[in-house]
Amino acid sequence: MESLDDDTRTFILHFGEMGSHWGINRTVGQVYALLYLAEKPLCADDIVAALGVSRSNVSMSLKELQAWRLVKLQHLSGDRRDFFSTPDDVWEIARTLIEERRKRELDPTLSVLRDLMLRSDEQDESHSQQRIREMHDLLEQSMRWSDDLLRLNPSTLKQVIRLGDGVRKLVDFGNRKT
Amino acid sequence: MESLDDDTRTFILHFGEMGSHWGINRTVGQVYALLYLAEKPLCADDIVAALGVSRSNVSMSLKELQAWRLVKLQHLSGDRRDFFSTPDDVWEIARTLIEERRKRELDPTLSVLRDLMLRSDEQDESHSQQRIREMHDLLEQSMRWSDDLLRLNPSTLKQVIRLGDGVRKLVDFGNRKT
DNA sequence: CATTATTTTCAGTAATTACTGAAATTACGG
DNA sequence: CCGTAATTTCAGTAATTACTGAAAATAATG
Repeated sequence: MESLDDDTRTFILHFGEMGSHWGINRTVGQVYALLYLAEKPLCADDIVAALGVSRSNVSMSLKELQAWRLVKLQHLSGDRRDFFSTPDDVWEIARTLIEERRKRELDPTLSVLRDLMLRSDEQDESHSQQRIREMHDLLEQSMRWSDDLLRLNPSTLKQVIRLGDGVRKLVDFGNRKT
Repeated sequence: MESLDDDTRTFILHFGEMGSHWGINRTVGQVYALLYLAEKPLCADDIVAALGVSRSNVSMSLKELQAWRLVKLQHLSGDRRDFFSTPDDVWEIARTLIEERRKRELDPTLSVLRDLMLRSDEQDESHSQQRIREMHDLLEQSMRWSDDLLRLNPSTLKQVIRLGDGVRKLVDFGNRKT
């Protein structure tokens, strides 16, 4: 950690601390941050050297980051070690993050809500049944929407994001059309 | 917990378990779920009775949920106890959740990235400086966009979400116009 | 197929986070 | 103000999660 320059260290430490808010632990956050800034792919021992954590901790952290599809493994010619890096395009990174979070945070909930709705009585809907349906519909709608957005290619997505306030005008226009 | 009907219990237990993914603890998740389904506002002892956790735990959990603006405190006439409930409109709930998560997860990061960029050399941008700037720009853009979306009134927002795939067509149209 | 480099697993331990019960504080009603 | 109902705080403890070192597994090389 001492061998890193000030800005890099600040960045890495911040990602470690934010880890808790993001549902990952400190080391995982730091490993990701290090790889994100790295100019070239790093091997596990590079990470051990940079962060000063145990080799096994790095191994587990890399495994978790791979499960998140946030780092990719690659091999350098004439070297049998595994090297790791993050994708170059930050938009692609964001997309992966959103997809994976959805998978972990939203999908299981939607599945439970669906089950609960199946058991519910169509005719005489109780208050909690109604509440469950409202949450279900909201989640389903939001997910359909984010699916549509994520399906856009990066450059179209960038355009949508850049629209900003223009979204409002487009909606108004869309309404007038129907 | 035994006094609750099956579906309610399933719902509450699920929210307790999901808590870890969402950065809140089990009890906080359960308290929220209970209040979300409840027909009327509940007081702390109602929650203790329903969930079987300690009074102090309920107190702390309610405090956290209030900090998240996910439950509101109210008083019933002729009763000096505090009662709690969740907003009726699920879209309002979603908006609050997004705003609060942004505040906790994104704002601090954006602030660190801004600081790091200030120190950076405009002329001769190093690889990590460039990487930091890319992440900063992405976050800033996304936040501006979500701000714009959240500023829409609920019914317009619902329309945007319902647009779904139509977003693509609207963007195409927007492009043709400029 | 033996050697060596590399990665993974996992039991034990350290660190952190969640929860409780008791005591302190607040605030209402007489 | 006094008494009481209600809530909050907090020190201690329980439960969970993170991390390490050593041992096991995997895989490349001659």
